[in-house]
Amino acid sequence: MTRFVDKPDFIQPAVNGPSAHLVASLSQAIHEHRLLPGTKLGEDELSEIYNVSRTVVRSALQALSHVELVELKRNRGAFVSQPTVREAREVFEARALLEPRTAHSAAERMTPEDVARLEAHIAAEHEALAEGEVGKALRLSGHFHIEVSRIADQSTIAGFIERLVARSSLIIALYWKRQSALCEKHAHHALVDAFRRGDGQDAEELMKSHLLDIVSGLDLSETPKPTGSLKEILKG
Amino acid sequence: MTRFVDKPDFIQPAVNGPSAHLVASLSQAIHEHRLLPGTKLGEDELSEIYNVSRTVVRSALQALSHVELVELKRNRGAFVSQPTVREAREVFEARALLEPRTAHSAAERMTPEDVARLEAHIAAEHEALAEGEVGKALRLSGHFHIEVSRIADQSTIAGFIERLVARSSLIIALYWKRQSALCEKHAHHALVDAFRRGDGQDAEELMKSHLLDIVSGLDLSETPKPTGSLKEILKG
DNA sequence: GCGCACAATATTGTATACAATTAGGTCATA
DNA sequence: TATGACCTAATTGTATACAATATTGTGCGC
Repeated sequence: MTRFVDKPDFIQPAVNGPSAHLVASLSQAIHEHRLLPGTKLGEDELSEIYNVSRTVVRSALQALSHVELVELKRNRGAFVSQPTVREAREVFEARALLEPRTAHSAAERMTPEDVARLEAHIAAEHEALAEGEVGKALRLSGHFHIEVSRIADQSTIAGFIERLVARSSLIIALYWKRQSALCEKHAHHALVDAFRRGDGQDAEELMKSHLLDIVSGLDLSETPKPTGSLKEILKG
Repeated sequence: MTRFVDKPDFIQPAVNGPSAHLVASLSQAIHEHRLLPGTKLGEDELSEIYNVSRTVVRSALQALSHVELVELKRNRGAFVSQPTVREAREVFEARALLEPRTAHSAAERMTPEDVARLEAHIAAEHEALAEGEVGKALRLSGHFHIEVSRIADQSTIAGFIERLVARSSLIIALYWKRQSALCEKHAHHALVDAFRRGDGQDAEELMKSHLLDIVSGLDLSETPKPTGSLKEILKG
């Protein structure tokens, strides 16, 4: 089994050669909740792990900060972002604004091949879950939304949704309260059904309620889980 | 009169110290159409102009590429972005999705101080136009939309809108066909009226038609104006 | 004269070295 | 013992030097 990156999953944001590797690897680790919010990403540390110079590490960290997966604190270093409760709400507000309409468009443009790809995607997610790779399943679950947005053929909006999904992954790491993600599976299946029928109105409604469902699984208006180093937490 | 930056206009995207200067200065130049799409931004050139090392120049260019104001071509250099016709359509699709609803929210949250600030903003725009500084007027005109989105108190969405406005500036540079921007002035005034009344529904409608109006001023489905270096254009 | 290969130049990509800043620990002192 | 200043170590910010790549100019052969 490959160790880090199996596929160049997310839209490559036009990042330079060697640092692209880092960006992909770190992104994936964050999406799979192997790297938790608040984790410090030291430059020397990363340059040793990946056998590259600090120059490329810094380039990668800068790229990740621009998609808000990591936060750069001047003279302090890079940390995996810790979205606040407020930011969490904002992210799902934005998703509520973008994704239902995008799902509608996607349903109208959907080809049988697209449907097949989405079904394969869900299958892979199930498989990962069955094998206990919950991190991978989580990542794939988020990626489903990105795939849908791509089918809508609006790459600008798709780019926004990609950022929102990434941020959602951090939010889930911090604020998820519900145990199972079973609702997700069902919701994605239902969406694909609507897509297959080309029923844009239904897809839009399903997406809207799916997003509300995710938010209802969050425990907002609470303090974040103790995830970063104890030091970080107690220091505020 | 200050030469480059009069105000730290746009949301500072958490960029490092010295390069923030560069980012702000270049952003402003692009927004004011002093730097046109396709212009090459050489690293040595910029490092000489701003008296900084190439390191910080590269950092700034990378930051600008992440907001899609410049395009980085590997081993070729940095160029002011040239949105395609397709991308232009996508940008205004996204704006149509985000801004009307955002204007609605803004209207409901608007305080008298906000209204005053928007009015001052419009006044500054008029003044710039009166003094023949069309570039500055253009920049302020776009910035009006950003201000509105900030009042809506959704910084995530505001960030997206900021990117879209920036990209719109490039699109206007490439595809604008109409001469006057008078419609804009009127539209912004009408919006502020709706805001003052706290009429969200009206603001939403006005914003929607305002955006359509802007698009109607574009000459899409045409080849871009010959703006970049001749080589770039003829080579496709 | 035209086209192609090759060399020279210029520009970007990367690594390393040095400077600046911050964090942590130690020691003196109240 | 607690507190504060100061000093040391570690980490990031910046500049510079070198390597890799692309572009441009030149000359040879056809």
